Amino acid sequence: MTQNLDALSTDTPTDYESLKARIGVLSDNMPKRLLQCAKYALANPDRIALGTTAEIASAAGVQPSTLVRFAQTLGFDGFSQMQQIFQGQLVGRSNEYTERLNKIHESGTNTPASILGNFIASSKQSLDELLMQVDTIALDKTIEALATAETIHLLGLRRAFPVVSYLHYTLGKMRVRTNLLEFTGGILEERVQFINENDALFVATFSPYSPEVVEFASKAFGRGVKVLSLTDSVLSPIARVSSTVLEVHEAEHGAFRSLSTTMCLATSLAVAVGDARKWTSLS
Amino acid sequence: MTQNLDALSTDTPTDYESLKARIGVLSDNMPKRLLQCAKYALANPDRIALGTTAEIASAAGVQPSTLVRFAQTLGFDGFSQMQQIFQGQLVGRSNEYTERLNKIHESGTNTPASILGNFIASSKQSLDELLMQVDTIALDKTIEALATAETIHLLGLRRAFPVVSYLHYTLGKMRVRTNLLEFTGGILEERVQFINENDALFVATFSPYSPEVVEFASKAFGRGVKVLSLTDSVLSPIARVSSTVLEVHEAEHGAFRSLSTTMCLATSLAVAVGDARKWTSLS
DNA sequence: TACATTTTTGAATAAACATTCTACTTGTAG
DNA sequence: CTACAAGTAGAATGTTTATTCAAAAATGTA
Repeated sequence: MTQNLDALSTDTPTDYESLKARIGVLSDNMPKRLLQCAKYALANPDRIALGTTAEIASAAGVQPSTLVRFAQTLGFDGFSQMQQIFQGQLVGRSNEYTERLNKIHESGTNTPASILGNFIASSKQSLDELLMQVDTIALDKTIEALATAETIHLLGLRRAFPVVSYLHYTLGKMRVRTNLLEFTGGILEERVQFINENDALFVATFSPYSPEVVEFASKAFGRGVKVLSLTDSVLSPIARVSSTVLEVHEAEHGAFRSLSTTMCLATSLAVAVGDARKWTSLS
Repeated sequence: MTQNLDALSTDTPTDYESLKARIGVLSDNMPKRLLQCAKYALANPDRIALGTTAEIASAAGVQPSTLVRFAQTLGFDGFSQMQQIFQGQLVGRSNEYTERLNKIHESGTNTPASILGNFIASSKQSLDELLMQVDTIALDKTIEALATAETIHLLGLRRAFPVVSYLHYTLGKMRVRTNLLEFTGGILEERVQFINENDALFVATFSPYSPEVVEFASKAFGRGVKVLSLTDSVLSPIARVSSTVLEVHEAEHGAFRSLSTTMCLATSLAVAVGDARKWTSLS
């Protein structure tokens, strides 16, 4: 109902849904070529979002100028303005969230509820991204290594410490032998020698990457230890000294990043390792 | 392995994965500005896909020409050619999202990917629930108490420890004075007396609730200390000895619960407290 | 059929664009 | 400290782009 009213109003559509509705209404008495544009646009929204007028026009079998007329008929200034709606649809509003976030941050209207709302929204997005982009091969390898390791050594400082701390607790509950490496002065590096060749080292580190952690992992890796890393970018220095790398992009607000998505992955790791261990111990 | 070889080859990358790999390899000896491009590109692939050189350059804090150099360094003809890779990634993602979900569901329930998929799905649900059911009054009160406290004492054991550990780190970065209470034998309870009346005690505890934690909070509450608690049920024993209670229902899989939603809330708390402190210290 | 109106076309145009080039800065080896 | 190389910034360039416009075609009406 509301949608139809929106579509009939003379304002320019602001989102993909109202744009579609508008097309539906106006298509009844549209001239031939414009209807051709409408059909093509609805059938190939991606190409509208990414292509140039020339490309799209030739693909749709019309003139570039017709595309402009089409956009103007729908209430837009020109083609470019319409294209932005299609682009927004493609990205899935991720820009909208970050923009809103920045605006709120700048305008100083930071209520606790709005901060929470934004973190929830971007965490959900971050979780979706994890689902889409996770390297399932690396995931499988990591779990297999963790499942077959005699002892799992866990290392992570600063923001990464809660992650390994959580793994320490959860894996411990499953009777997996873990060793949480805590940083107490310069003693840390000497402990590399206590890592057995049947063990595994799980390292979490995020930008800015702690040099101590990278150094430690590097030494262990050099000694042939399996190094399984969890980090936030392929640019992470830990990637070069790791057997497997898991990448997570966390939600952020200004300079502060959540641990929401990372914890989701960590929990999954723990459960999967637990499962795998059960199977191997049974057989 | 294969990925590294691809990245080392001199051909232009043909998909997003090999592009990322290439960036990872070349980033070792990349000059400052190009590395800046690399970081921005990996963190905001969507904007690279849709923006113009001018827009992206200003957002990344570099010159438009630097973006072109960056693309050429990676083996592309120019920026436009590189942009196509990012566009391809954008289109492929939205199409394959449901497809990937289906695959995960079909692959059985005990593969690592399916475990992760389940946790992601239930974490998103849990986040939604948090948004809908959060007690905003309690949230405001908690943040005000944390913002005005002289020192924030943090207490949480077992599964709750990573939460307070994270708050300890994040609040510390904001120059908020915190004291992470660690459990070392029976000494803990004696420390109640060191909590000042201008301080606050933040307690996290989840089922099964650690008696030590509840006992400690009870004593502090009895002495008139503000006790701000984070727990998983109003039936939690901590609720009766708290000034404010925040409730979170976490995603679970069998006997194992994630910390995803809890961390989202914790991050929001930290940021909100940081904001509130900034305001009060400025005025 | 003749006329008025709408629609389309395709060249013309001006703006936006990616890219190149040169002068300048920064870092480095002798 | 000097000389040389590498990297960068910002203006200049030539191309691509969306958009406009006038002429032509199509459509509807009497």
